[in-house]
Amino acid sequence: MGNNKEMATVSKATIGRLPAYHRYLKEKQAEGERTISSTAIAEDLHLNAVQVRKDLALISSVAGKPKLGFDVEDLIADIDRFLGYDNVSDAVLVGAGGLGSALVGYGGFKNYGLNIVAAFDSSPALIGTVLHGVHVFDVSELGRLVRRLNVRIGILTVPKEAAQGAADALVSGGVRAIWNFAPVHLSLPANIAVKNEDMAASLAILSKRLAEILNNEK
Amino acid sequence: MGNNKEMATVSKATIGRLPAYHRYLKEKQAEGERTISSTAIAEDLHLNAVQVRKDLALISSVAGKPKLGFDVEDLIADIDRFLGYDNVSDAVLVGAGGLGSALVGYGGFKNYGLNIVAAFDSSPALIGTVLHGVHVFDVSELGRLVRRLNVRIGILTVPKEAAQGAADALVSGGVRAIWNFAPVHLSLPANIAVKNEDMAASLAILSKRLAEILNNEK
DNA sequence: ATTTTATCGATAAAAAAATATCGAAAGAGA
DNA sequence: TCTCTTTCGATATTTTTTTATCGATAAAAT
Repeated sequence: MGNNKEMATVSKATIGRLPAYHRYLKEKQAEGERTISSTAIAEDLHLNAVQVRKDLALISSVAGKPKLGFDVEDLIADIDRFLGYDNVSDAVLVGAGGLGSALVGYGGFKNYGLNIVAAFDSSPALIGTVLHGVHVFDVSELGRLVRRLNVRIGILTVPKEAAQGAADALVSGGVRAIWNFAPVHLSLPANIAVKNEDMAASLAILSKRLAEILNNEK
Repeated sequence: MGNNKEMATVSKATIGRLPAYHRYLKEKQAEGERTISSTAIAEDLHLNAVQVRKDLALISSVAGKPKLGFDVEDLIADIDRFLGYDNVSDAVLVGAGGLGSALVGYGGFKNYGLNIVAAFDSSPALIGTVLHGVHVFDVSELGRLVRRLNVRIGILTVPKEAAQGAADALVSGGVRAIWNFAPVHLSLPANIAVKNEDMAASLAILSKRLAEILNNEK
């Protein structure tokens, strides 16, 4: 149920920009602004104003007013609803090493609708410890616990050699979405959502842009 | 010097896929494959074969052979060259907390052409320590040291309140590219390359895909 | 009250990206 | 040797995404 039209028609590119709008609007709200124009958002975020209006129109029915723009509070509420920020989901994390514990330690995910309820690792040094309030369990218990907790989202922060195995374990426990920080392509059924956090790709894009900039200066 | 035509014409989307091709090819090479077809790459990476051929043609002059495909080793070499993996650049990291130390700890960046030579923090508990071989300096020394080390790339892993200030300090020290992990939009001159690692955006995309999948199952 | 101006929303145009089509080439098998 | 099949590379088409244009509207200024 729910509005399955909106999900089909809002592009990934738009969805990716929404959190930036959200942060920006929150900031403006904290500064006491009650309305904001697409022009202002676009300028500050280095986007095109038409694009901003189109993005917002896709996920919100708030009408902008000439000369004033949009109501900040209403827009925030609509983005909250659309992105599910007002409706937190549980997740588990596999791999409680450096990156994993950093992610657990960053409490901010709750604001983005994500709550990490358990962590798993294979290292005896970590099993049984508590990271920022989150218990670390033996990875051998993963399937059982995920099923019992009825968790749908898994965060993968294991070394690459362990990634496919951990992903399989998550899926067999009932997880349907995997946020993969390991630098490998996972082979998974088509009905599992996967988002690869490909640091190498980001770095490549940054490096190329840098090279381009330096090049333009001759 | 250098091939500035290639930089102008290779899209960000293509650049973003290259690291995945690279990993995939390395894997196949390790398995002993000498040649690979675009069809096989596309199938395994869930891409379109024409897209794979076009991406590769943009950055490589390796000619594919009917019935065999491309020479794996040659392709890897061309991607290495294009992405600068064979030519490591120095970088500094600001914010040696959880995420920062995790990134320093992940030694793998050297394979991607990046070498972290120094870290900075404002916490007395961290200043003077050594993280995985990288010294942590007082952030007040940032400008001076960056200039002396002649570093062009900065990695930003500070809390959001500190991000803009740290970015400004990096730029005034001569840094020209910033890899920003803080959840804020930085205001910087146009001739500075910025790549935002927006976790909230990734998470939003994953969540929406999950919602879509669950929805399709009725 | 009238004019000016900033902004919207709708529509159109342009640009970019992804995908399809197809003849040619070369290895594999009959 | 001949045919079949896989794959390539070039070109064309389609789809998606971004950007431009423009009349309408309402706040602000005169």
